[in-house]
Amino acid sequence: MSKQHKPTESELEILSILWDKEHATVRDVHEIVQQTKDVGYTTTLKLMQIMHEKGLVTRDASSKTHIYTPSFGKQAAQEQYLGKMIKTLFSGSTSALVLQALGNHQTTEADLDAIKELIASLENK
Amino acid sequence: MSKQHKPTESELEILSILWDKEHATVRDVHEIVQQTKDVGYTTTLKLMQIMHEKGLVTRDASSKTHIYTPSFGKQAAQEQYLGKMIKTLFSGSTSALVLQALGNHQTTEADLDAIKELIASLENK
DNA sequence: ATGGTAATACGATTTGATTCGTAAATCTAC
DNA sequence: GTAGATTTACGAATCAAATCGTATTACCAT
Repeated sequence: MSKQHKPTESELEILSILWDKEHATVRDVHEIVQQTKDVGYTTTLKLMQIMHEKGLVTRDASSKTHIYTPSFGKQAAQEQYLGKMIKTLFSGSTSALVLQALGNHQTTEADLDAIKELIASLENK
Repeated sequence: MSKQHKPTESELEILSILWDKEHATVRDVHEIVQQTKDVGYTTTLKLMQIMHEKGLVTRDASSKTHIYTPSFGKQAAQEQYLGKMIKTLFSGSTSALVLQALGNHQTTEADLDAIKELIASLENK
């Protein structure tokens, strides 16, 4: 997510779809967007065109129906948003965020095991 | 954060300041905002007036200089944003977020201890 | 009580996001 | 190759956020 342009709410929704599918056409994306929001096809198209201008996605325009691909991974976005959230809402404290997350959202036994394992490996350094 | 109006980026910045100080005047807030952004006093004033209209803050207007107070706590906002982020960026997986947070941001030994303790108490139920 | 200072109120402008209508281009099937 | 359908391109309208200028109001010191 090296880019200067931060995705908007709607753009993030589209990015999520693209991350899920690796790459997709406007129609592919629109079909999924429509399950949630009631917007026209050209609206989705325009959004994706703007995202292309901003560099949020790349596209293959060799055939008539263009194919869009996100220009950075989900992981990069997670990292960016998480970092910002820790900074602005949790006063820079990662552990405060983790405690809040674990305390208020349910997790399975396996989830907790995975977290314990990571902690152990962090402590071993 | 029971409200229907979600704070915007700038509003969140102001809320952070108010959470820090419990309550504050426009000038108090503006002085801090100015350390980051170069905006005029009336801009900050207007923003806080709008936040008042939206119900994001309450204010004591008994003296000329109004005193603003956030109408919900930092914790409520943390909870709301965290939940949304887990849902939209982490496919609903709390543990994915926790792993990402712990993996990419540094934490102290004491932080990890606190987290381990919480996990232990979660497992005891 | 008057002049100066600081605050609020209000409205206008700018900017960006979102939405969609319409036109042009391209493809497909016959 | 022509009709119909699908896609992209473009531009305009709408809406909300953010910014600031100006006017008004309240306060304070003298």
